Amino acid sequence: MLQISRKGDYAIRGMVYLASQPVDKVSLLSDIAAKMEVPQTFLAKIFQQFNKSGLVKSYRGAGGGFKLGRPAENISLLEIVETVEGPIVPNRCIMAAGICSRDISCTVHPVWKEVQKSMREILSSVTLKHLAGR
Amino acid sequence: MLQISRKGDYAIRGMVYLASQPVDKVSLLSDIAAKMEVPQTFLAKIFQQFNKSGLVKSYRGAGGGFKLGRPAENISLLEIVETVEGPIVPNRCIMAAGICSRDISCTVHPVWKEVQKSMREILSSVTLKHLAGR
DNA sequence: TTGTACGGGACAAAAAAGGTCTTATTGGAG
DNA sequence: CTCCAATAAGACCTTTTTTGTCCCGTACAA
Ligand code: SF4
Ligand code: SF4
Repeated sequence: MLQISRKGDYAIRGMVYLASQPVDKVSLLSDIAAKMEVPQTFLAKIFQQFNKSGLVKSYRGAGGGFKLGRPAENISLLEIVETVEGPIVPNRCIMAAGICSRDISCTVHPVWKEVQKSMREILSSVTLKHLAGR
Repeated sequence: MLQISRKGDYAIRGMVYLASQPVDKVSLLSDIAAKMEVPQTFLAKIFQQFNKSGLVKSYRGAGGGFKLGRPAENISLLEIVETVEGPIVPNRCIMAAGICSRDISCTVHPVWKEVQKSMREILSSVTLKHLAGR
């Protein structure tokens, strides 16, 4: 449908929340989920991914929670989206050469490449710093 | 998944085929499907939509088939895609105000608006004339 | 050692994608 | 006027993806 999934949107919401907290503050998942209106168990899964990729750092046990893995200005929207949704590819044939047998001669192929480039440029130019409501 | 569906890609293939034929030539669905490597019955559905929207003109019975409903230079990729996939909306909240209750204060919302604008600009600037293999 | 909070995996309902099948309808040619 | 060619329309179907939930394990602090 050429549209981001809820997972992607929820992921961004969660990260924006963390970015809007005091630096190094550890936030409870339940707080993040409530404030950003995201199903908590779903967000848990998303943050597990982020923890593995290093985008967030998690702490278990009492007093545990999540905080950003890096300064907000070093985390782009593109990285968040691609971590949960996979690479931004507006059409199958952009993923890799040969996936569509027609790609070599196809006149439409370059257009999708341009769309991809443009999207990546926009998303990579926006960081959590920009998004954190002040 | 932020990706065009096969339906959308097939739709484009079919239209590019028509655009690369002599003007006013009526092409058989079976020929289009074979040449462009698209499941014929699926393409039939797509072209029915196009016929209703006026993007193609169909002729039934012996000697029937399809041709473009307008000159190739007046049909953009954007129009083709939006006819089969619906409006280009990179996130739900772009469809209409109020779909996401957070849209008014959301700092991410404007970014998706920009993504939408950029995609629509690229796709509307490409016409079937540009895509028809010479 | 107990309660809190995240980690990981299995599970599942609902929606969307990707087609197929059958039965009209229409129009041309004999 | 009758057959055949070709699209129209709609019902139907299967597979994949999305959108979550549940349960149990593990870590950690008081
Ligand atoms: S745009 Fe061209 S190359 Fe890409 S999937 Fe479609 S036909 Fe293949
Ligand atoms: S980007 Fe903001 S407004 Fe749009 S759906 Fe996400 S939270 Fe809502």
